[in-house]
Amino acid sequence: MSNNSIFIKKLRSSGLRPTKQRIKICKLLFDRKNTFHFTINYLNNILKNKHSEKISLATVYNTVNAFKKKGYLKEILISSDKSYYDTNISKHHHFYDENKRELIDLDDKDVGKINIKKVLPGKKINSIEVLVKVANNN
Amino acid sequence: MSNNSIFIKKLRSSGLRPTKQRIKICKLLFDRKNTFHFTINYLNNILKNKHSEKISLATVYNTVNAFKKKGYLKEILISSDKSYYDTNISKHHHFYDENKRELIDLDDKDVGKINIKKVLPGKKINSIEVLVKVANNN
DNA sequence: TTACCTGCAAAGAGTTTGCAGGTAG
DNA sequence: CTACCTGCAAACTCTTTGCAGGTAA
Repeated sequence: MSNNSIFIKKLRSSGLRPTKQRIKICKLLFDRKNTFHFTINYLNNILKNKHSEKISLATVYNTVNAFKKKGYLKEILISSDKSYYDTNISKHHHFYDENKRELIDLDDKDVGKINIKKVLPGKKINSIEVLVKVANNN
Repeated sequence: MSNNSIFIKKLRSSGLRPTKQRIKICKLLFDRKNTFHFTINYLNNILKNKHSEKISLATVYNTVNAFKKKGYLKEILISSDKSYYDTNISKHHHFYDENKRELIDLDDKDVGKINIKKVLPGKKINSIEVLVKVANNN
């Protein structure tokens, strides 16, 4: 597949060896049009079920951590008992559907300008993240 | 202390028996002017060090969970590896100081109106939370 | 060949739970 | 007295780590 070479370059350019496992995870995470939100466990289940070879859970953790460190993934905070990751690394926000327990991307342009009126002396703002919790209407 | 009777009422009115341990935790959490942000471990250390009798860690967990369920505490999401709690249960937001690893309240009035331009069919917005990450200026 | 990576199992952190004894109502 | 609560230890979940064998360059 020609896709593989893209991921091999991506990995190599950031100092990560393009191993079978990493390429497979790359394809699963990045070879798609829409954002992918996942937990380690969910990712591991997909790898286990939909693909022939299985990858050790420790390797999945290590790879996701490596990708996070390289900036290929973003960690999202919605729940304190699990880590959620997002393949969309651009500046954006989230809906969290409390019924489906599912994340939905919310583009930065779909949120009006946020004006923080309080200033903390000696501090600069690094990021502003909005989490909109939603639930069924009835 | 006359304060105790307030907490005894508070506990009793929500169906929680006013035990020594719960009253002590109440006083520590709610008998103060400013918001208190804490992790279970931090709370437990204060109970252990600044107070004579020690409360079992399990009881601290159980009590904090009970208070959360009753709406006396709010859980805040800033880190996936620990749970942070807030005694300020009003609608408000947070700064997170990445150097000090510390939370600072951000009043709702200090954040301009947030306009969510995307609508999810069949869903209503339950809450909008803003997390502003800050760091030292230099 | 050498440095890095994988897989497994063990260890670690944070949190929950089962149960016996204790306490509030 | 009865239902509920506490404290302890064990269990559980998620995540990281040590190490031996394997693989990329």
